[in-house]
Amino acid sequence: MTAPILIWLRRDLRLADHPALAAAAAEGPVVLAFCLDEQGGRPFGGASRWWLHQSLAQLGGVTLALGRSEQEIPRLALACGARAVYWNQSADPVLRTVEDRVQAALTVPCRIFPGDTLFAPGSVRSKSGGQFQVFTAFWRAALALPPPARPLPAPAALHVAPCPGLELNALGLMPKLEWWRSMASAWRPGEAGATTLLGAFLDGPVQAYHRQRDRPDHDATSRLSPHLAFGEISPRQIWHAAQAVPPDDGVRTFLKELGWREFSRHLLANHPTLPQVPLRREFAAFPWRDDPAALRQWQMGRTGYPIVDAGMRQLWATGWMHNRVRMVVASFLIKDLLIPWQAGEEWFWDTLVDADSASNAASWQWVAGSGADAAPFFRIFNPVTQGEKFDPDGSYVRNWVPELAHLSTAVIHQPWKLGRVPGYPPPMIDHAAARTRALAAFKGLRGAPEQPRFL
DNA sequence: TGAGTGTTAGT
DNA sequence: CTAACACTC
Repeated sequence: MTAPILIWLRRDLRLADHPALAAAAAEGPVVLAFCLDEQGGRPFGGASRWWLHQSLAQLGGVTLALGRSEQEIPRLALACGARAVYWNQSADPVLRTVEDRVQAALTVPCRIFPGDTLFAPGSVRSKSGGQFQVFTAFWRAALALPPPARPLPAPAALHVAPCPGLELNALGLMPKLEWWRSMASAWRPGEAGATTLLGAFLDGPVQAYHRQRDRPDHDATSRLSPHLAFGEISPRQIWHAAQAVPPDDGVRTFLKELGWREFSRHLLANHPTLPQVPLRREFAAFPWRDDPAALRQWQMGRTGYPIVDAGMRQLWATGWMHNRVRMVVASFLIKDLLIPWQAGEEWFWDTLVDADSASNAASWQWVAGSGADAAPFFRIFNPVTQGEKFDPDGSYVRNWVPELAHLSTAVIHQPWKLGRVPGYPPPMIDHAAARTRALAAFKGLRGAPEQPRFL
């Protein structure tokens, strides 16, 4: 009996489309290993831990070698007598340093395979060989490359060897409080759930995607993001499934969103500090405010702006927020409250079931105006206008902010017009004044224009 | 993948 | 009077 190969699953629970699983399966028995608690030193957020538990539990019948941190991979390999270790390379340079340490500590050979992108980080380059700074140029260049490879079929047989490890339930991934019940009713973690969602989406909604995707009150998006984040479905599967649908604006727009994911990963690969440090250096000098009480109001969905509060409560309840609303709440935190985007990035990391370092960091920097191809800082979302435009009859707000459910459509996005609504806070800040303040703060960045000089 | 404001051509 | 546009932040 040959010794098994240990496959480090990292975050890709199913190793969807990755050659590591296929290669190892062809070579004999395998041990599947998964490490919890850390992603390159950053603990999983609470929502992600819940998702992980559900997903791992569904690998029913498959025994996993479970470790607490990635540093334990060499120990697990030793414990199960593996003759080799395979894994998928990450796009995140911080995780790559973890990989380097793991590799250095291994006493058996290892093979590292490409990560989970359509276009490997670094493969989409401008004519001068550099990182694209503009998304549309990036995506045009990507689409001109040879198309992404077809998804790999699942191994016909996977001989999983027994292994020592921790018991899933002993890992304490499930929270003590039962806040996950509302998440459980919104999602079906696991590969089957992902496949169902993709099929249902490509079967109809995708055709209206370009027109409907900005409507949080409609169920117009695929909701595949958490499945993608945990490798339960791969971008290559999505890409090739979408090729079977007649190409139209809906499909193109949908695939373009995968493009943003790719763009983010390219950016993170080139800028390891993307989650912490503004890409545009001048933002280091921005006059942010330290205001824990205001941050808390935003987190709890009690800002007094209905579209913002609806979004934050949808996030809290389901671990997900509609993309349009993400932009609105992010703009509110950054520009109205002048709270550092990193605080929002951290909250999203904790509460999103689709939390992903690259997409999360790149998107927050996009809103802040400090990223690549970012919204200019003076592009400030008006929460009332955005609400009226994208939730025109107020049903999204009514759904998530029950205190406002009885309001007429005319005032649903500006309830203060009625005076005080019982149970709902007044606006925590006057948007018009906040906008002026943000513009002034931004202007200061451009270096005080030279003082007038008198000759 | 903004919004406020002013201008103007078209009703 | 209004929609479309340009310009600015």
